[in-house]
Amino acid sequence: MTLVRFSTRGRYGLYIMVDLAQHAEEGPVSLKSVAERQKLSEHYLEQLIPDLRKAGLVKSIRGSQGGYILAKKPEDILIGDVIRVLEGPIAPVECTNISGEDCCEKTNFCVTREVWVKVRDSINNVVDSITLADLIKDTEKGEGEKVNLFEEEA
Amino acid sequence: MTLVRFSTRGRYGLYIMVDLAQHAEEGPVSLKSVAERQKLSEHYLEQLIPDLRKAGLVKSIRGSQGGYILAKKPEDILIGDVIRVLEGPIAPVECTNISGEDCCEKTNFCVTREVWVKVRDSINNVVDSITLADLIKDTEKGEGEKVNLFEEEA
DNA sequence: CAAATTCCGATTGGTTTAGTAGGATATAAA
DNA sequence: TTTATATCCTACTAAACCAATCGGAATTTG
Repeated sequence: MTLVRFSTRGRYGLYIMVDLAQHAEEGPVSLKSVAERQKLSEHYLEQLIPDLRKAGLVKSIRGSQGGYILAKKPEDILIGDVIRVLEGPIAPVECTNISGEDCCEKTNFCVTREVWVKVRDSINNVVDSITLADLIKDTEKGEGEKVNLFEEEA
Repeated sequence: MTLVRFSTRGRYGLYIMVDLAQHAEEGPVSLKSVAERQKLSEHYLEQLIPDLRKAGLVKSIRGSQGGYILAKKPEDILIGDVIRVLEGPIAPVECTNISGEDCCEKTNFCVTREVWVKVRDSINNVVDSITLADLIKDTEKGEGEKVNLFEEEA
């Protein structure tokens, strides 16, 4: 039991993003170093990061001395985007069929639908109200440099 | 994928509660009839309802012509209670360790903890703001009888 | 007693999760 | 050019969990 929980995909993915943000000044960050710092399996992270890359959240630099960097400034990265990319759409039940003739004759789904919709909206609302910058602001190095370490583009 | 979802336990359990509320005037409602109306496996529902009973949400009447009735008025039954009883505590990640020395050295859990806490609170807030009465008000028989069909007690 | 029903525990098939394994491709540095 | 370091990609696997099934004991009504 203990349901309504995020899997390791979403959680580890968020750890990766936070780690990349925290080590942005070091240039490309290898997954190996992320895995060591976060005490996670590198191979498993390797399985998650393609989704982050395809979603345009990180960029990869291949080859020796390569690694990953954030594709956007932490201020512009919503936690909700990270989680949805790795966990799939946030929907507490599968059928969000509105008219759904078959569906609704069979069970009391329609009566309870209001619950699932409200839960879904509420979760999305929370994770879309927090950016990566919000999470790393406490761990930021105190030096007042304020160099822009992240890619700037359209 | 498609995570952050309720399992059938919480959903079917809520169907049961709604069905009991809708058929309260018929006296004890057998699980067989619930299962038939909702097109669900009676045996599977049989596995869920002990949790509802132990939690004081329904009462059982054994023997022939027996069945289940709501233990409280629908107005006094929070959807959150039904769901937590069947799904376990609503916590999107397991470790809610606050001080947690070990935990926090290993991963960026503490940095991301804020996210999980806010999601948890938000879900609980939603499901605790809806009562069973809110769900059945649309399907209520239009007759203006307004007899109190549910057990009244301390 | 017979029928209807709750009650209880064990088992099972299937899916998902989390992680492993092995290697192909690309790049920097020696 | 060789070597080491990376990303990249596909498959496989062990364990856990979910949803459901099965069989039967206990209780109550008629």
